[in-house]
Amino acid sequence: MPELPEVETIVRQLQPVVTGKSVKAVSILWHRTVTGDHDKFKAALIGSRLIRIARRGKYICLFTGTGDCITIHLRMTGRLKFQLDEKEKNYTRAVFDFQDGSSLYFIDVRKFGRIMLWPKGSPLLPQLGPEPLEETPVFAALSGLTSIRAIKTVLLDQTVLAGVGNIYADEALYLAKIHPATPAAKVSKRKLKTLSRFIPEVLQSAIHHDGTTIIDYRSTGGSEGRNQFYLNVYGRIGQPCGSCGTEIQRIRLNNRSSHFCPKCQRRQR
DNA sequence: CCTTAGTCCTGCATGC
DNA sequence: TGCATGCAGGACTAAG
Repeated sequence: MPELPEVETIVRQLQPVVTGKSVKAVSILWHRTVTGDHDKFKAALIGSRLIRIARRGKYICLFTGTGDCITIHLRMTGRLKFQLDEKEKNYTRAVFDFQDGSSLYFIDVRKFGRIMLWPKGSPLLPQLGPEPLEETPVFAALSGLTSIRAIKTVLLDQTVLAGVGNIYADEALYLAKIHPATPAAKVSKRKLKTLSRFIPEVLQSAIHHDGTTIIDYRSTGGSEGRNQFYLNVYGRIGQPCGSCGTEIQRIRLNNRSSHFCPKCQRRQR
């Protein structure tokens, strides 16, 4: 599932290819893929030039020359590609045709991905917390917490930090030796500091490896990431912890799976 | 304020 | 082989 590093990888690949293209036509093949009024969506895009592409949290942001913004959230199985594989043809949900004859395809097996228009002047993604790629803003976001929610749940809350998902939350908690069910307010300042250092580290490292491919994630070029070979806990249930050899366990927290080492990440009382 | 359950979706693994 | 079941999960919503 694409989280921040996977989205960042896609944006970096799209940046030189998509910038400057003018939209000739837009096809919406699955109606719910585009949130809001389809006519307004098409009217804003058709005839406009894409002048900038950026990432915010797990969102891809495409800015038009007229000041509008299109955000794309890939959710679990979304892909953005200029070439379609045979298998992807049945799962294409939206197509952007450009004046130069090229087309950008939004492919999404499970139809959870969402594309929406943010008209010029409207605040963009106002609900999102700070970017988690540097220690200082991460520590600022985490150290002020008085919440009794599990620290893992807090890390997945996009209003606290924008872009951390299940894989990297588990990985950062492992490196910081914090049990995922620990109430956020009970994590010591010292451990929060450590966690604030590891969150940017696991994300930057994953970007360096072009993201993590478990099953579905593919970059715009169609290639898989390599970060799955560097994971310590995610998807490693029953395998030995690289530090102490204890079997990695999985628990369910707020209906999501959390992977951790029961010895290295002791539950606090 | 917080949690849980349900919703959206389909492919794939599992079990009988 | 075939059919039913459960699981994966990001963001959102309703109910308690």
